[in-house]
Amino acid sequence: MPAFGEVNQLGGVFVNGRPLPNAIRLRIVELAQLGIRPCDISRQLRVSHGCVSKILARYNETGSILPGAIGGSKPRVTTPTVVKHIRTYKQRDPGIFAWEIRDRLLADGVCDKFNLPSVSSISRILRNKIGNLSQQSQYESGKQAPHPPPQATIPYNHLYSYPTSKVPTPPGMPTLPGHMAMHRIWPSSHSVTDILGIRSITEQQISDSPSFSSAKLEEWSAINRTSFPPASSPLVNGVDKPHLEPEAKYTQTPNGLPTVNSYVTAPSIPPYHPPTQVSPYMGYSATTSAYVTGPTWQPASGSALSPHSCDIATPLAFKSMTANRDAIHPITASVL
DNA sequence: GCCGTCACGGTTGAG
DNA sequence: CGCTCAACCGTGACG
Repeated sequence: MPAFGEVNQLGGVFVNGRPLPNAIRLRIVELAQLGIRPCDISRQLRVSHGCVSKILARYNETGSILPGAIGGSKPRVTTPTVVKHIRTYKQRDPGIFAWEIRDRLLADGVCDKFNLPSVSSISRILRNKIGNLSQQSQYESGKQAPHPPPQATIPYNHLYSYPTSKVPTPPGMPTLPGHMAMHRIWPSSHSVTDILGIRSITEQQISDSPSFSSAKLEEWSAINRTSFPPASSPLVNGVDKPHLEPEAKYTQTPNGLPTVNSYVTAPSIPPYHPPTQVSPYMGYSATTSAYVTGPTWQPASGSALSPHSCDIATPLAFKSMTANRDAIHPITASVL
């Protein structure tokens, strides 16, 4: 693990193997929506054009600026529940073919197209688990005891519908064009303040406003394998932690509390840094605006960016926003 | 000069 | 607890 970021050809700092900070990603999309050309965005934010292209392409496709889920393994489709059903089918009809079992799993709603085991998987189950019936109950009880999944199939469907379906439109949420969807997900996409506000907004919405949280969380958790299985604290496991990296990672408070300050490393807040480690993103992790208004780059047209390029986050603004999140909605509207 | 694409070297995290 | 491996990352180069 590199302790320090690297510098690309444009002078931008990046950490090899790690996603760009959400602030930068968001800025890329914002600038694109303002009509700035990708090549100019690339120069301005000092992000390779390949990366800009990728982020914009993804955004246009999925409506999300967030990076994909890194690491981990796909949950197995051969859950105990599935195995149990396969066994039942086999017991009822010993001559049943694997493909017939597959069809029945689908027909009976045990699986859907996203977590349906392959024929070869079913064959393997038949061979290894069903073939010796004396071992099944042992498997079942043993595997399920530690963390009994409330509904074995649901999390899989929930999670893995995302990569295969282009636009992760949650139920009840109308499919929107990319630029519209953006603002459904990110209540205000205008500044670092807004970016930072997302955390608190989401946190609070989860607890007190189902209508707002469901849509956003669905998408956020959907792209994160780490949210599986459903944890007692979906915020920490499914939304907050992965997407706050690397900012949160390097500015975590010593006691590990997910405080606002652990995320907000706005210029006027001295962020906590481990004594021996400095965030490679320190230069811009929470100061996108400084990035934007840096002295080395001037917009070619000299006009398009001015309205939004200087809204540097202040702790006060952020705090007040967390207390009164409704105040951000007009800002959102002004973007459109 | 711009942009889409891809090899590359890297990180991550479930199993 | 360390390993494996398949997912993802951004860069840089190519066409």
